[in-house]
Amino acid sequence: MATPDTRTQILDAAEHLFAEHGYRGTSVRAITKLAGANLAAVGYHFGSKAELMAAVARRVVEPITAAQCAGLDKLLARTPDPPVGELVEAFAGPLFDEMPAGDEGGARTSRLIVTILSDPAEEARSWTGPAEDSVRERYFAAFARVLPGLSPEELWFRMRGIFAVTAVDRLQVHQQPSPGCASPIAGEASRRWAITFLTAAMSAPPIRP
Amino acid sequence: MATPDTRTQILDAAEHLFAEHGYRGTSVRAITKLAGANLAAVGYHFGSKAELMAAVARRVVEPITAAQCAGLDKLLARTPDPPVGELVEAFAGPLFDEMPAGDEGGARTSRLIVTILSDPAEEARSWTGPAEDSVRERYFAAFARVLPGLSPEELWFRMRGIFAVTAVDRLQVHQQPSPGCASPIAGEASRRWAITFLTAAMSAPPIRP
DNA sequence: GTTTGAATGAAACGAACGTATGAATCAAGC
DNA sequence: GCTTGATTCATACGTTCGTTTCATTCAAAC
Repeated sequence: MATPDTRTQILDAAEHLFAEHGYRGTSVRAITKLAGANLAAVGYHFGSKAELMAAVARRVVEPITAAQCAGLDKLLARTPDPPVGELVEAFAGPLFDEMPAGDEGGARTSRLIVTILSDPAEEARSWTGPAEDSVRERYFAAFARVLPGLSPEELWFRMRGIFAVTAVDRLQVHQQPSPGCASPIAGEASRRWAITFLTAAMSAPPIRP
Repeated sequence: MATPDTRTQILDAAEHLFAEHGYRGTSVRAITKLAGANLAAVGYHFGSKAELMAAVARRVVEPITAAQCAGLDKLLARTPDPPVGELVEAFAGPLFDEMPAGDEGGARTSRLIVTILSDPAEEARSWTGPAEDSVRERYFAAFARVLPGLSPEELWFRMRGIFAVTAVDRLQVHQQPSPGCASPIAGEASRRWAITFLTAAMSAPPIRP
């Protein structure tokens, strides 16, 4: 196969390393070395390390956002009040499905997502566009409609809970070394575990005020 | 009040900064400056930055682990099959209750915990002792007893979900700017939201095999 | 008063970082 | 063949990092 251009190889390498070691734990030198490119290539193609991080984040998140949006469209075309479980699946499912370009299993994607969401370095998080805000607000409205009685604050808390649980693979500390955790199987199982877990959680009655 | 000794002031400052900016985002210079101590004091009192991180983590986590352990003892003394909600509360509650020594609201603790759990730098995570393993395994056994039919893998997934949701405050990206989110109120509300959310989630039926 | 050991202070070390510079390379257009 | 613009290259700059060194301070012991 033809080797992709330098820009793409840098994106792949950066995606890999940012997911593994976070923004600050990854040096431009390590990225270009893994990509087989020159140190100055990052500056040339992306401008700076922060802009490279933004490009990586966009490349990973854009298809997820699109899938979330399409899933909601499909659901709402059928009925304005879809079951909670289907809303959860449409929202959280794409976080499992989407694979990184280089790919060696979906686990890397979820690790990158939690880096994007929770990395202490602001550079890792200051990239979102209006598309992400929009799809999140549409889901918020949909959940609010099928879960009446929930205060906006509690509903936002629960939606953040979806992100948190989805990213749970990253919290590998305290994780029992489970035998036979082959990547694709465990990935598909995680997906079903998460949907089950989150559907029940989202459906919980509101706390009494 | 008498100013505490240098060692304690460094611990307080480090706890603050590690929670805010993560392990790699916090420099020893920033810590000693905030603590009003000399740069070399970290080396003298703790040996290295990594050992300082471990000391900070231990100081925060030890009372939490103790409270989790005591809560489980109390519960199991009453009945071998406590309700799921009470198990969740005994496990997750201390993650909200415990306050850092310096303290300016409990939010900082949960942020530090998520740093401890998910910081990409291994130094932030390589400190756990047998006490943490033990209490986690005891809760695992208790949950397994009251949630029969759940595979061990799915139960571990759900327990990691508890950590994830508890740490959800840290995922401030994508967070709606909610008016009037005074710290103590929001903290207590978060606790109740989380317990509700997680009790429903833990009680979900297992996925069909 | 002198000694002693813990604690603090000022300064410097080498390494690694992100970024910038300017020459070298290369394919396409004329 | 020459030019041009895009890309790659080796290299260096200035900064910041964690750590170390060694002199100094200081309270208690003798």
